[in-house]
Amino acid sequence: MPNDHPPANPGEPTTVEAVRERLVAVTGGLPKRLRQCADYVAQNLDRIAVSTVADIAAGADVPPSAVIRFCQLLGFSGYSDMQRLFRDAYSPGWPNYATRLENLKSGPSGSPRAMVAEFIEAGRMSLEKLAQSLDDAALEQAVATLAGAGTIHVVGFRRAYPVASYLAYVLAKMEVPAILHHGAGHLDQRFALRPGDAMLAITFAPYSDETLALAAAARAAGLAVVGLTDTAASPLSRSANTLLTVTEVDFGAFRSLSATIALAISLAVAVGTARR
Amino acid sequence: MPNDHPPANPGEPTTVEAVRERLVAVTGGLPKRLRQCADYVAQNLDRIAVSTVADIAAGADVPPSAVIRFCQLLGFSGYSDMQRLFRDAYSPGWPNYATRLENLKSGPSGSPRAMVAEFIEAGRMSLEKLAQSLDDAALEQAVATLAGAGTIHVVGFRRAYPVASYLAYVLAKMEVPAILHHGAGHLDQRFALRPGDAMLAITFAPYSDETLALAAAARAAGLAVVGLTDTAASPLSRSANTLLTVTEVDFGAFRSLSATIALAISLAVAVGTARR
DNA sequence: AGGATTTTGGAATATTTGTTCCACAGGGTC
DNA sequence: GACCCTGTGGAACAAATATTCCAAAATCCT
Repeated sequence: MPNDHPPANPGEPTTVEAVRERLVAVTGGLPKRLRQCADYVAQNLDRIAVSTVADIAAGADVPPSAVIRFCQLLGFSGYSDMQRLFRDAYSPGWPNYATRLENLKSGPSGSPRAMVAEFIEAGRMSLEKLAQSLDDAALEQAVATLAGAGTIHVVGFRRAYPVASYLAYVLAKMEVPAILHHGAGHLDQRFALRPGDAMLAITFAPYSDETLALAAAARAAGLAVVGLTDTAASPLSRSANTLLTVTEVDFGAFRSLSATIALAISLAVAVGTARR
Repeated sequence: MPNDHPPANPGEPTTVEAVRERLVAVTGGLPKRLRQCADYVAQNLDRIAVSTVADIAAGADVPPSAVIRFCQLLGFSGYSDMQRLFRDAYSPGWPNYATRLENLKSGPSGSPRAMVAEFIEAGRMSLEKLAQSLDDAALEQAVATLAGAGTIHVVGFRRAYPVASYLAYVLAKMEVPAILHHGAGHLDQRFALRPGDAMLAITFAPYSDETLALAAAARAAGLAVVGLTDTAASPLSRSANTLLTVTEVDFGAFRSLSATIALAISLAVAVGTARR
């Protein structure tokens, strides 16, 4: 991810840590108002991302202009400049995503190399987001449910199918009784759902009707349903006892699936281990 | 920071939780643009506090005014109003990726979340490695080959099957004539290989005999064969005109597939684009 | 198909927010 | 006490951001 803020002053801190250090270094022999700023900022570093100059000024009990001066003292060009650092740091590499897409569309129309770079980036971001937003409790519950079930019915069509098939592969390798439901032959597989079984249904927007229908059928038959989807608002939530959500950053029309697969394998391995 | 916002609309959510619920409630029978907003917002709740309307709009790929309308639909008077809620609630649990990963790993080893952390790590490393070691020339050549072919035969079994199926999905979406060869019915599919077609074969150690056999048959029939495998020494190199290699870091017995999939989609998208 | 209704995009406008600048206050020096 | 020099506040200005509004497009009913 190339730096999109090219003209960084020399001496301008580029990480939150650097700001913290600069703050310590500078605090000493500072005029009254600037010292107030330093103190307040030091104690409220985490609120800079969401505060206006006026907020900070009020908090430090100084006029806004003093805050700006203070930022400049730290090496920034102004408050906005400093704030950007904190906003970006909150979760690295977010903005300008739309811009990059534009660039790619307009640029030397996506050399394969550039495309790979974009998908790598999307994958990396997805993984980071997963690390941040994973719902431990739901995961534990999903593992418990699937570990205690008879046969595990894995369902996923379209873009979810690769995930479903890998899941089925891993479960099979771990000698867990699992069945991958694919559309082959257009059989009605509802009657394969036996009491005591569990279903692991995977679908992302735009949600596949077949998957939703199978999940609903499973639920109606009294099976435990674990859903793997993209948002809590997914229609899958109606059928699922346990819902795991994973946000995949997609580039162009296609998702990288990195995060989804990471979560899926973990789930499978954990279930396999738990069933020993 | 006391609450200085006396005139709260009736029906206006007052907690982040309430927003989430409202989001779920409202998602359904929403016009296109508003739904895009809903989806994006649902997946990026945590960024609202630090984003401008323009950011959100760009992310959801809608004009700014749609975002405002969406906020009003949620019960707020506008974006600022909604943002205030998130800013007040904002407390960066330092979602710093590295720290968060540490936390995840900190669980009892073998716990599901520790496992997720490991797979995330493996995925990230794989992606990084891909970025470094990608062979541009081979990629260009692969794209050229596949873009110039008639039908593309995608082959991959076992752990390569998820990749193959995703590849087939993406190619289909891009309206490229592609066939996914799976073992269903154990048919002998060699005779489907027609002159002018190309094969995209995927296999990793331990290499699948079926894949190797199909690739060899394709080569014998004069088709161009693009191989996607793990090392240049792979037996696939005997049949492949062009060989793409991708090293996947695996955790335990299973690979994350992140890098493989990133490369595969890029290839598919590049081919799809080139065929226009 | 035709008319009513909803949805949409974007230009115009309003508002908020950030920044600059300058006149002035205070405190130290000769 | 006059002179500088640093620090200060706030008014004026500039930039960004949010919001409204309306004509055009799409969609939904007969």
